[in-house]
Amino acid sequence: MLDIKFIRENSDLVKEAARKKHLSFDVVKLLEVDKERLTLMTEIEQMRAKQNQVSVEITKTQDQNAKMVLIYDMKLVKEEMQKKDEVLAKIMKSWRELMLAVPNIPDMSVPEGGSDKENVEVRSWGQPRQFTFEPKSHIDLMIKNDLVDFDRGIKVGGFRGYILKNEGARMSMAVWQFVMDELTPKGFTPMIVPSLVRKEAFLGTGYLPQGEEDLYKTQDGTYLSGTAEVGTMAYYMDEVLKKEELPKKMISFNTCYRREAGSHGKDTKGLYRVHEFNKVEQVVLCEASHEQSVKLHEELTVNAEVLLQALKLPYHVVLNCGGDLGLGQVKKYDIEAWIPSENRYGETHSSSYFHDFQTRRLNIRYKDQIDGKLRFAHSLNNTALATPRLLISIVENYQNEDGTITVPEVLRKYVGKDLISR
RNA sequence: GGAGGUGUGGGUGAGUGGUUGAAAUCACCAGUUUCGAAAACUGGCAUACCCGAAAGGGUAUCGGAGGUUCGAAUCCUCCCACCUCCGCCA
Repeated sequence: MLDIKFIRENSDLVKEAARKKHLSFDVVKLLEVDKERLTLMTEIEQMRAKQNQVSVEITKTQDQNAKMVLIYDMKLVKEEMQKKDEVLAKIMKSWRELMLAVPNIPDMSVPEGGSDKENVEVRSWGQPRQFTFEPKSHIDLMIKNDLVDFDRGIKVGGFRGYILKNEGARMSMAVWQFVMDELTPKGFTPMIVPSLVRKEAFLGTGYLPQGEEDLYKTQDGTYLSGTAEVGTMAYYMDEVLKKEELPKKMISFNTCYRREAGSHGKDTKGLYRVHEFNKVEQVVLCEASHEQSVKLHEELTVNAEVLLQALKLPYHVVLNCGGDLGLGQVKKYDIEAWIPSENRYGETHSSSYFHDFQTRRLNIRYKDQIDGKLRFAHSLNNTALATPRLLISIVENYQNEDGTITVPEVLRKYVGKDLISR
């Protein structure tokens, strides 16, 4: 959500943001509704002021007749006010809906483009391995080594189901441990947050109302989150933080659920696109400064890169174009790790910042000691590591000609062996 | 699942229909005092929106949403959270 005052004064920026993000949003309509809202609010407030004033008079009036006259007058005022209130309620509903749909302003550096095809590579690390044999896909490799069972996964869990086994399970847990060990010394607080989360948190982070169809909803009105960002951001919902404690850095683990509603035919085989997976997410709240946001955004991105470098997985970083940005995102990098069997990079990380878009919705503020004012914090997040998707890159890049898989050096102490062979 | 209770400002907590945005107190901030500090004393101390150049004025907010009333923290309905007891269960 943006400040309505900002929108009033910068409607051209909002209009431009919608264009760049390829969203249809009618800012003129919002401003019209806003004007109606203000006019009506002023009228109602004036009537209420009158009512409050007469209310005091009524208590002071000793003469019963005079009192009855005042009460009768106020009865009329009340009726008129009720009519106006009804109209205002309708206007407010429409105003709120529009406000929730206002896109955040993308950064100047965000390239033009409609979809991920137009994202721009900003750097790459490592050389894709030159195989002396035809590399197998993660599906073949993992089935051969009994690291995954898709048939029973589907029997148990339905479409896109999978069950990790043996070192498939061990390697998943290994990377979670590895990430926690790497990032905790960098000032991140490790957390395990709920996946089952209340609606407010989804509205606050911007996943609702627009993304309803991508979420699993329970009969209790709660939703299953597709990222720990939701539960972690909601941790500080409606709170006032101290400026000294910023930035707050967290790495949260949880199980993520995604309906993948818009991608039924896509990536139906393997572990690339699944309904249920596990992820460690970096989430940061910082003071309301663009410079801080930018600095931390780069930092979060590099944190993830360092992890991939430690795993010796080739990757590149792409700057997402306008059309590939979410409603609230100002700027986003995707990190994509190399997938040998497909001869392409596949998205494993997504790093973005939001300015106060989320914190305004979630009401997360801090007190600035200098001027004593309350300000909405800025928020950012980036994947640290997601499994099983990252296992694709690991097993494919570390495969040997005989179908065995070498365990990445940094994971050996967690997995308990150097080579997966079965 | 059943029965009962509670929800007031940063904390504790008073307030059961009328100048109550809300007593008191603690915390906090500023000042007086002091070499400095403590203590004491004095003063200040909510947020959002609207009007206004400002000073200032107005409206709303006592878990949330509705309702009754000229008027609601106070009465009614629904919802949420927490607590206690019983039942059930890991």
